[in-house]
Amino acid sequence: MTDRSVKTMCPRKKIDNDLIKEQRRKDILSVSLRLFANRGYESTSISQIAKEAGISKGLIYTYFESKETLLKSLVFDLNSMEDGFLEAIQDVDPYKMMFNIFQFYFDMLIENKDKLRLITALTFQIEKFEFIQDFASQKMEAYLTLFESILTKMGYEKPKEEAMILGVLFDGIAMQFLVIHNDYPIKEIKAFLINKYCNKKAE
Amino acid sequence: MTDRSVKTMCPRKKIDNDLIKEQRRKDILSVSLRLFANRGYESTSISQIAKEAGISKGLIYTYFESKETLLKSLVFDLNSMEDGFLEAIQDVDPYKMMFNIFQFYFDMLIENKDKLRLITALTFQIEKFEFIQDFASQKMEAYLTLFESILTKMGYEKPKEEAMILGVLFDGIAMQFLVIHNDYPIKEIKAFLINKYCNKKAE
Amino acid sequence: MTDRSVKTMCPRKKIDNDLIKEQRRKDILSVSLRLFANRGYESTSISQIAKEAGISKGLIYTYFESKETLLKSLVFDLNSMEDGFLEAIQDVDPYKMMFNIFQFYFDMLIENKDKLRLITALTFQIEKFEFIQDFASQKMEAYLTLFESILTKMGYEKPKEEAMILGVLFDGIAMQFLVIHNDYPIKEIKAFLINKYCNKKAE
Amino acid sequence: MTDRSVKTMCPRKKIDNDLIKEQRRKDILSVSLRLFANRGYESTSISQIAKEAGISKGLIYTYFESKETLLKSLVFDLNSMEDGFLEAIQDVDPYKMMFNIFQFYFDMLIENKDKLRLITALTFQIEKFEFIQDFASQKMEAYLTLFESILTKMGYEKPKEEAMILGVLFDGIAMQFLVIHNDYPIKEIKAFLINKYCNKKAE
DNA sequence: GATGAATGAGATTTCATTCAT
DNA sequence: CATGAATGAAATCTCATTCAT
Repeated sequence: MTDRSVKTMCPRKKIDNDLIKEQRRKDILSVSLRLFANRGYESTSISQIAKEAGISKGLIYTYFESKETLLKSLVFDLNSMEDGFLEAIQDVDPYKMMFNIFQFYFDMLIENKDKLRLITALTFQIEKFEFIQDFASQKMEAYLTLFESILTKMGYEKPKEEAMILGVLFDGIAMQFLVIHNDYPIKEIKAFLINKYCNKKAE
Repeated sequence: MTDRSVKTMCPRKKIDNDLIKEQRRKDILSVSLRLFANRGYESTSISQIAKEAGISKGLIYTYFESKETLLKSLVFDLNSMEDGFLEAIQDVDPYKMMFNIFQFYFDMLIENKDKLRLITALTFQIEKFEFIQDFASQKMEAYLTLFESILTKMGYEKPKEEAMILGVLFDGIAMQFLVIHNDYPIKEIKAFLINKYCNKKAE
Repeated sequence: MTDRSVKTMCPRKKIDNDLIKEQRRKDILSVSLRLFANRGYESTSISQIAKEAGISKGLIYTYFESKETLLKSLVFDLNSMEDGFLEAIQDVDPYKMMFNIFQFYFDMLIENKDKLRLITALTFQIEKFEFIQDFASQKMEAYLTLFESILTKMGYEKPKEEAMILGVLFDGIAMQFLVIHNDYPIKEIKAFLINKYCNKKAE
Repeated sequence: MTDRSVKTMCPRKKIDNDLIKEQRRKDILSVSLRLFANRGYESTSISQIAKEAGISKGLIYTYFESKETLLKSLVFDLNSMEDGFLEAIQDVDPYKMMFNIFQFYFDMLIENKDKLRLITALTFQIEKFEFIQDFASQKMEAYLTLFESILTKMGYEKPKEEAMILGVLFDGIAMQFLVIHNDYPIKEIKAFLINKYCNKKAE
């Protein structure tokens, strides 16, 4: 080991190389994400990705086995969107907890526009991308359970139904925001909902 | 059958022909809709449509200029989804009117699953199908105005914001219903919302 | 049916069309055979085949599902090489029968040079084209049984071993002839062997 | 290990280096041979060779100019297959000499399965590897001359024709053995032929 | 020397569209 | 009018070869 470092002179080289590789992988992912999200998966060619990433077509296949693998990497990397969610929202007060959820959700929405738009779009091709369906169903299930427990603590009469409505609201907001972009009054909606759901006296 | 071999002898033939043509046009549209909605526009080939419609590839091009024209015909035909909407919902009582809107919307949702799924999916390919965006924006604008006027009559404090929430709910329900299909508890949601929004005492 | 023939005017059209189609299929097969046999399967591209056949690349896929399907069509079409073999060689006299076999085999060799060269070449890529192996084994088995029965009738002492030698001779001749082509003294070899094996007094 | 970091200090290193290089060259050749022989030249990639040889793709190009050069090295290295042939078979008795030839040939066959299979396979791609043809023709010419002289000494009536038959037998055995592998009754064939050709009384 | 990231040419395959029949 | 053979552009993917490190 020691003599090897003499031969290669500087150990940073290898590390640098790995860093560059990791960076390139990320570049490809981010370019793909942008194009897939805005034009659609099928309407984006590997050539276009390569051109926008400033590399050759072939190189993409050094980092990803196939176009579909690239897509799956994007989709499943997105767990990161919800990293730390459960920790971030915990609170003994259900109103505070609901507030935290709204906070986290709207931030996540704004930060992950492209990822979410891609995933949502894929969800609609039900016969082609079944792996997305399962993925989405699981998520929703977990959310509904969480909502129901909080709404129960808040004393709602029909917590199950109210949880469903909350789920619908979240999806509706996501959908409108992802499609309408810049002109969408997301702040107003957020404020209105926080006022409606996170205020003890409101009930 | 035999008369088909003789050309333009009888005016009834012309009518028959027109009927046949119109029927064929509808066949192509309905097959396309089904395939586009479930597999995606790009993932559906003209060959597949022809095969499922029981006609030749070439014939599709006598009815539609191109694949994209066919798509646009589907999208713009769908005004029919809302035919008679304004007449159907009119009522002096805003609660009854809101009830009518819910009634109409949920019926429309169930009857036009494929159309709506297709349009929604296309909406996400914002750089590729810009014509859809404008189309959707206009619709939404009209709805919001309508909602606001009704909610104002009902005496809501913040009718503009509440209208927005209502719009979000409608889109959220559509989205979940279009993706989850059969298992989606659409009746329960409908009942719950009607109870919440169309009941004078509820307010 | 009758009126249809009026509409299309002439029933020969359809038949002609089928004939043309069949001819085109044969053209592609024969060009492929020539190129595969002389350059090798992997070294022959679909583009080359299309160019030599005077058609577009795409058209090949109207007639054959894939490059490998095209190859398999060539290989399995070749049963025709041995059509009528068993009928042609039958005779009560084993010497005459052996003579018939030589006759048939050498004729077949000369007429099917390309086909045989292709198949033999594929046989050597044992890890890649297993379907050829089975095919060849079955053939050989049948030949050996036939040889043995004839040689037994001729009164050979070790008919089983002699049959094996005969099989080796046939394969050896094929191999040299397929590779050396024009300069190969196939007639002399044929005459010599017929004299050796089909002459009652020789034994 | 440590001395590797110091350049050209001790002549032993140079020798070691040369040995390592020579060994690596042989490794590459043997891996290539195995892969080429079993999958075919075109179906084997440089990457596969590198991976199986445990080195990098690039390194192969310091030992061999190109993939084709590597192939040619394999083919022409194989003269070694016949090293010592002429010395080994010499004998005043033509029967003993013929026996020696059989002995040598069958041994060589068993020891050089892969090499022979590769060369034979290439021989069939006559338009692509012309250099093989010439190579093979020369070999065959030499063999025939040798056979003829021995058979003449043995007193055969038509030594030229018999020599040709012997050549055919050798090629036929090679072909069947190379393709059929393990189940091939090579020992029986060897014994039978030795009995037939190397026994004075047999004639 | 040794690596493997990077390239670019070319292979197979698909498919919207045209057009002769 | 109806067909589907035919085209050609473009998509995905492979791989021999190079070269910076």
